[in-house]
Amino acid sequence: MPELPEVETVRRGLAARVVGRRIDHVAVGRERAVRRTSVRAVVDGLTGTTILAACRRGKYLLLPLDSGDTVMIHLRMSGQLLLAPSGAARPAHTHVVASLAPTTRRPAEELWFVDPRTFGEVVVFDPDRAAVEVPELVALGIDPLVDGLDVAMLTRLFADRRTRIKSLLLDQHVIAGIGNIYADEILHRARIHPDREARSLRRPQIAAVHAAMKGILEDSVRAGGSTLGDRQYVDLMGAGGSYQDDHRVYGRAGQRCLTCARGIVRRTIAGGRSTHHCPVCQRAATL
DNA sequence: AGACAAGCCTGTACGC
DNA sequence: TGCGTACAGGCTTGTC
Repeated sequence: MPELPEVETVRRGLAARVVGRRIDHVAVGRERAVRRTSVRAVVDGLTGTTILAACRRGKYLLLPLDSGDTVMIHLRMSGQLLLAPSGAARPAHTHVVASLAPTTRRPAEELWFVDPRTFGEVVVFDPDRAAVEVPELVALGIDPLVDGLDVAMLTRLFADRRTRIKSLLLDQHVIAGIGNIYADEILHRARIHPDREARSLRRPQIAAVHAAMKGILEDSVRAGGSTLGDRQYVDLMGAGGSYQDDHRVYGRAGQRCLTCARGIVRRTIAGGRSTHHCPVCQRAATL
């Protein structure tokens, strides 16, 4: 599933190959992909514009256009952005196609938004109206990489929060970009039990969460993100990442902890989210 | 056939 | 009263 490192990998692909290019044609094959506004709004909002930059906040991709509007793309669970030669055969569930005019350095190409489960979406909005058109963007918490999250900020975010630390890491209004995979990996590296109340963490533990968060997210970006067996996440060129090979708890239920050799436990918490932890490295004794 | 996985929103219930 | 929190349900569909 695309979380911060995967979205960042896609962003880098866009920055290298798509920024600066003009969109000369747009087709929307499935209305649900543009449900926030309309087919017309997305087609008209993109056609004839040039993409000025590729930015990211949490799991949201943001592409400012020379028209003054910005494109917001969220991949949710199964969304992909793929760059392909003009006229290439499109995979099933290709919902939006933006044709990119050729440049002196690149041929005519197409940017595809592919999304089998259609939870993802594409929105073209006026940044001056962001609070109305994309309120979740305005309500987004701190991005650990973009905003330079430090221990003091994390301490403030955890203060007085009675929620379990894992739920807090998943709360996009608090910290933006962490999903189920990285929440489990971060807590294992920090040696914190997922059920710990956030407000109960002491300074060394907050520092450990901070270090694990930065370290794991940066390591994963360097590895091109995590591509699981379902290959739901691939980068702009269709290539998988390799950070799944470095997972120490996620998807390893019943296997041995790579740190202490004890068996990894999988349970479900709030909303049926699967949670993996090592009962030795992440002792519950001080819950 | 039916359960399941995912991110995120909404609605409801409860406790501080 | 109101807020923070937990949890269920909904959205969707390929895979087990």
